Amino acid sequence: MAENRQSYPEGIKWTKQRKDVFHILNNATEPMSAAQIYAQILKNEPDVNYAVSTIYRILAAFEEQGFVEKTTFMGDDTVMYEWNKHEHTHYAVCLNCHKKVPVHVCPLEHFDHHDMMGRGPWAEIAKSDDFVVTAHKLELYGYCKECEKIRK
Amino acid sequence: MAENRQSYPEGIKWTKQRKDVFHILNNATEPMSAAQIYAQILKNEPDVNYAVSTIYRILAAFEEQGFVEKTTFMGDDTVMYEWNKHEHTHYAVCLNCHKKVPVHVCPLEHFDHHDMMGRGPWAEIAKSDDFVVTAHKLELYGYCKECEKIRK
DNA sequence: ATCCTAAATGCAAATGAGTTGCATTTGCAA
DNA sequence: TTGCAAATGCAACTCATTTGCATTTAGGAT
Repeated sequence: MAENRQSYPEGIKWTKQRKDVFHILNNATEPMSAAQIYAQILKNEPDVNYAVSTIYRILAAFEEQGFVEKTTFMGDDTVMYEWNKHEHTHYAVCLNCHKKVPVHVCPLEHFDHHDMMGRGPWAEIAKSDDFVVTAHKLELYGYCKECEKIRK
Repeated sequence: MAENRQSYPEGIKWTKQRKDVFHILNNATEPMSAAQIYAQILKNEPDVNYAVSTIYRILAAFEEQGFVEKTTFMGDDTVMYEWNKHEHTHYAVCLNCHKKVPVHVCPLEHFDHHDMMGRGPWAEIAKSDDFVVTAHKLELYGYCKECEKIRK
């Protein structure tokens, strides 16, 4: 998993622990909690003896560098982390199994930040409240294929 | 605050504690944490002797009845509760002071759920992933008037 | 109005995610 | 190769939230 030499982002020390967290998040298909990352590391290398606190410290350091992004989803009670691939992605979250399906289509894509600040469809929001919008987060909720079957 | 007789939603026992939580949430202008609700109760009636656990249990009961909704926002680390007024509302969240400005305009309002499930702009999402969308949550991030001033 | 019982509450202890202090180890630049 | 700032392990801690249990109370039945 971590054998092939790979170029890591610069600017921080690359310890074995950080490489492990990097590899897991970088290959993840959906956001993961610290506990999930830790479990995945143990699964890959059952003999490692990590401190959970190290995972949190690594995630905090990565976040500070802009390498990972932190979010929470309705229904989970823990913070989730994902490697910042600089793709504008939202998620469709299954209300039953909590699976997160990445959605690369954004219905707000035509409303750029400049529009958000006073012109276009956002004018009403921006003007009425004197609020400068710099980003947004959209989550879709519903049921994934498997859970939809069971539900009815 | 709680003097004037008011009709409470039916279906549950209306204890003094529940009435207090109801009044606070019902008059709140933005989502509140359990701790904030508790603090507000103490502020209104310094002599009450509530158990914090009671607040949590009341909120859980209210949520189960559909009276309150639970959400989390980026930046806060605690769960927020709001009385369900059955208005489709999103929030603009200040990244600095965490103030939440309600936004009653929804850029997705023209995309009804039926559209979401296979036609219209959502077709791509729904079809590609076989995901049934039943709801969505949009959060705007940025800076409120006061914080924007300080920021530059 | 009074009784009765299931439901709600107070209290204190437990849980669990996340954080922190400190001694030890380790990248990595010189 | 060496030195040191930064990273880690470990254990203790914080803080939001939950839970068990004894006591109280809302509100329907009498």
